[in-house]
Amino acid sequence: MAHLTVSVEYGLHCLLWLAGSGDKPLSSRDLADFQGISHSFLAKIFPKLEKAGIVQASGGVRGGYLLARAPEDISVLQIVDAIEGRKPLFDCQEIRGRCAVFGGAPPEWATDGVCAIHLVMLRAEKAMRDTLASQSLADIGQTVAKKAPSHFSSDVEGWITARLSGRLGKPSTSSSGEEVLS
Amino acid sequence: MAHLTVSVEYGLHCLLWLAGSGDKPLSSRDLADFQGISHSFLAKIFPKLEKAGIVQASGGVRGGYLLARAPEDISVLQIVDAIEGRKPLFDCQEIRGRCAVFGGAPPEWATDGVCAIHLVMLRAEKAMRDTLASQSLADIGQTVAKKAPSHFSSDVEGWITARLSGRLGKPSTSSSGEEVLS
DNA sequence: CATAATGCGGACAATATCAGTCCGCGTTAT
DNA sequence: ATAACGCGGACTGATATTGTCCGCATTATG
Ligand code: FES
Ligand code: FES
Repeated sequence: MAHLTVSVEYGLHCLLWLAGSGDKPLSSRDLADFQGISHSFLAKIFPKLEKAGIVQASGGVRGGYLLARAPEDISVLQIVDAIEGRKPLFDCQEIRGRCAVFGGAPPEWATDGVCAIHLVMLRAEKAMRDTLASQSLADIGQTVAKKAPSHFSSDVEGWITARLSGRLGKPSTSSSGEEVLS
Repeated sequence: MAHLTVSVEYGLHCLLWLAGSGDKPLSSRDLADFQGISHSFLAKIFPKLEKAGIVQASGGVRGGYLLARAPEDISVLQIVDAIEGRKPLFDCQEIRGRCAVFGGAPPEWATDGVCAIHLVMLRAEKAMRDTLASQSLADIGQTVAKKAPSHFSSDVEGWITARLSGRLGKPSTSSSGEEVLS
């Protein structure tokens, strides 16, 4: 994939659902099935968000994840960094010091400070990160909420409650909604 | 490597030397040896720059590459795109359409337009690209020229001329300068 | 207390991309 | 004629991405 991986897309979409849902914890399995993505893979993303203090985990049978902070206080940049780990946009190999006229021993003026090329890349990276930092989870949530029709919210809540009641003690023959596809 | 690969670093440093050197063509072998990088690998980068109209190739025994335009008219973004091929920062997998409540048939309001998450990423990518577009090869060249002491320029020219005179008919025992290291 | 669902972590595998090598072809100045 | 050059394809090794699978500890529920 590109610089920002699918893990980021998965994580952001999950956090968006967590922000929309109330204070009921959603498990990674619920979120994976709900969005049609791999649970095994999603399960590797959430611990990173938990360690970054973005979500709060609760173990046990009715456990799951809750947003640890208000959506307004979670920037996209924080999420990206939590999942990808502060990956640099450009990785300078210090080519400049290998110039043949230095003969293997570059003077300090040549390797001092940041290379001019690297500097441009760092500026570009900062511009990117500033943009990501300027947007919060709440901002994105607002944008998506504007597109959805009014009945969608209750549709989602219905799926969630059906899912939760299907667990533990009620293996009811018609509780879940998975037979919708094929 | 990161999103911007070593090919970009190699290409930019080479173009910088091309901008500094006059109208004498420099071969990819010269540039590779001069900077202590792999010639074979560098040879895969230059054709991309040539197809993008950034450098001009001349075949033959004294051939090599020349800048096709003035350094002021070559932006860093053009170089990056020429080498990496317009790689997107974020590759949306359209998760939103797989929501379970849609049952495999997402309505058009859900998949219409650009996803709110994707939109943020596109803005971040644009910020990055704008920064790269705002810097020209001449700008970077000016920055590096300020650091180098006055004698460096003639040192480089000396290496180049020694290198060129070492070729073709003068396999002189002491012409080149490669025995400098180990 | 027993159990089932959950989070967490590690081992593993499939695939893609990156970085780099190697070779052969056609071209061109000397 | 020849040696140096650009161009392109085939090939390789290393690393990252995208998953899968399993076992362990924890915890609410019955
Ligand atoms: S030495 Fe790494 S960008 Fe110049
Ligand atoms: S569907 Fe890809 S970012 Fe939302």
